[in-house]
Amino acid sequence: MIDRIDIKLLDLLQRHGPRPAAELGEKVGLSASACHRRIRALEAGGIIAGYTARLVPERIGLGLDVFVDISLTSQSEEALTAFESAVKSYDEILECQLLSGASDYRLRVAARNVADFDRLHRHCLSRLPGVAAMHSAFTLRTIKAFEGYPVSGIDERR
Amino acid sequence: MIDRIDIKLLDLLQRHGPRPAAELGEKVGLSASACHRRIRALEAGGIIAGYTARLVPERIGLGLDVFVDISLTSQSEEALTAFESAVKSYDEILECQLLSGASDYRLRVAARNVADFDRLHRHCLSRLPGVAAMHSAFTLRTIKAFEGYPVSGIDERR
DNA sequence: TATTTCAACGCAAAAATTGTGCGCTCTTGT
DNA sequence: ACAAGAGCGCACAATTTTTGCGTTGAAATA
Repeated sequence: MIDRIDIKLLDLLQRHGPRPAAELGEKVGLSASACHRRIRALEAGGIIAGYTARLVPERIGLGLDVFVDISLTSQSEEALTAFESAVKSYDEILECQLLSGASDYRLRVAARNVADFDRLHRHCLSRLPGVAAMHSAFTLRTIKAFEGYPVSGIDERR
Repeated sequence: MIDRIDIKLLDLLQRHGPRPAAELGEKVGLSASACHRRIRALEAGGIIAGYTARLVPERIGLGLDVFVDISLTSQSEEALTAFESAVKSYDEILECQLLSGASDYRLRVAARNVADFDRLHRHCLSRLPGVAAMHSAFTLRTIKAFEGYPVSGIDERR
């Protein structure tokens, strides 16, 4: 279903996005057309969800990266649903997951600066329904930013 | 330096990656060539760092998403540097940041399953130098995955 | 072991997209 | 009012993507 060549392709595509099929083909030892068909198959098969431009947050004025851990007053189905749909409605909330452990939810938000985070805090965070406690942690420095999944260890079947 | 049209372009490109300039141009009210030049300028200006294929972690066998908070035994320059370069050397560590607050570092790792996380734990996490304490939190459910920065509120200068 | 089958490949041509030169227009500054 | 410069659309050239088709090699079948 996925062989060594596909893995190489995924690795290349994950790092440097769309490149001419001829170039990729050369790197993985395939003709341009064969390579092209492989890529289409990976897309159609749902391995590759799509392509995106990677923006540099600082260059668009979002210099502050904050994790916010939140626990709710109630764990009822309704409480969770209400909270989650509120979360989804704010673009400033970049990510949100339900975690094992003490705090229930963790979300990541982007802000221009501390003052902007304060605005965000009042404008959206404080409006999330059912919040019992909230704790923020600022990113002081990014040691390693997400640049793709390790693709070397995929199940091969060929 | 960046106007309303660029913002629209960034938004489009961030969501749906490279699309024909003619199509983007139509959406933002520009000819294909003008649109094309705008995009090149955004790339050259460092606003767009590049393009990447977005892989679906489950489809490549990485079903487990874990946050690991780590505090070090020493805060010395050397200790931090040693820790950080070790972190960078492991592909399984997807992200790492230095945080304000109690725990020093937070990293995010991807594993196939719990058994694989155990392997990871022994194979790389436990080999990170200078670790005093480590605490893991598993993602039970992703409410919102990262899909780009909010681009609406960029400083416009036109 | 010979034969059939089928997926995947490479080549080549067609279709689409990107990349570029150029003249025009509108805004800004003097 | 006028010169200068940024940004636009058009037209065309250069690349890249996409598809048709015949071939090849491995696995299944007889």
